[in-house]
Amino acid sequence: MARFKGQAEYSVDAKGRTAIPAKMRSALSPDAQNTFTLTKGFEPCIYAYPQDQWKIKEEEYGSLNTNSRDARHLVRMILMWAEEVSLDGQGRISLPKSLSEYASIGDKVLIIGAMDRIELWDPEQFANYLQDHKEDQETLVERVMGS
Amino acid sequence: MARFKGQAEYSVDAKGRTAIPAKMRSALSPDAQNTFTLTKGFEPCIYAYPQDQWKIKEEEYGSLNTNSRDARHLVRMILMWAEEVSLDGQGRISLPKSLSEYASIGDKVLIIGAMDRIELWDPEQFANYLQDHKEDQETLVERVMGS
DNA sequence: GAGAATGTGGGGAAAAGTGGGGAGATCGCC
DNA sequence: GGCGATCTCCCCACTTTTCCCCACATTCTC
Repeated sequence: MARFKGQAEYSVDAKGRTAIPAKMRSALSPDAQNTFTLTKGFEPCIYAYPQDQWKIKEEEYGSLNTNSRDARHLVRMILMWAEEVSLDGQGRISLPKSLSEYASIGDKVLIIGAMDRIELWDPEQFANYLQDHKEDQETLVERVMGS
Repeated sequence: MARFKGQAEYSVDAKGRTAIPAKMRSALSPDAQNTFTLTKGFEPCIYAYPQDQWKIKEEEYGSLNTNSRDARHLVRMILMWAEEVSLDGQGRISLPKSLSEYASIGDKVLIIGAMDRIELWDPEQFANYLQDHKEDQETLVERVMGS
């Protein structure tokens, strides 16, 4: 499985394209075929899953019972935001309008590696997010991982 | 199996035709022969199943017990709205009047990929639907998929 | 410091989306 | 049964968007 880490601030050009850091590109498994599926994050950002990783998620959604109202709603809410994008010859992807609007992304993106996915943030939104979650890291570690 | 995802707002022309997004068209299996079966959604929208997928649904309905009053009624309700349509040379389908009336579709449609089917919504109806179901997504995921 | 790799910008061909005309089939009416 | 109106398809034409390729500046590496 790809393990993304690190952060970088890149620009988004007039055509809505942004480069993926070379380090993250080289962390991609060949199975991903240089393709990501972008989707709406729980936070105000875009999640980018490499194709191989996304396939696993998709299987899960596909196995839900479509006769259940909740399941239909969930699938709708998640898949309507999902878009498949591939790297161009320059290692860039283009961001769908619906998603960059959701994440308030303008002409700059903050790209963050988060294990099995990459997150794309508007730098300002990310600063806000940090502001709202400035709990001491040590306390957090204890709360989440302290057995 | 075809795996539809993403959303797009398209127009419906004076003849009641609407294009199917190229991305969804290319997700069609050859077995579907560029043909969909449209039917009434459980929500106020039109479901479009690719032909191969619809065949499976039909099997399901066919295997229901015809001695049950409920089952007979269910089959009747579902099949009476089903209508087969094919893509024209431009990748469009034409929407039967009965269905577009049911879904209140005017000159714009919101097309949503939902796994094995495509959903056609009137944009306004969809906004209402969201309004009525704005449960937090994280909670929903937990409820439906939480182990 | 030279060469390679990385990030950024833009032009142009190809594809996608939209609208409309016209031939053929279907239906109703005279 | 004949005729006209309506509807359905198929085809053509135009506009917009997307994608692919080329080019350049900057950074990194050796």
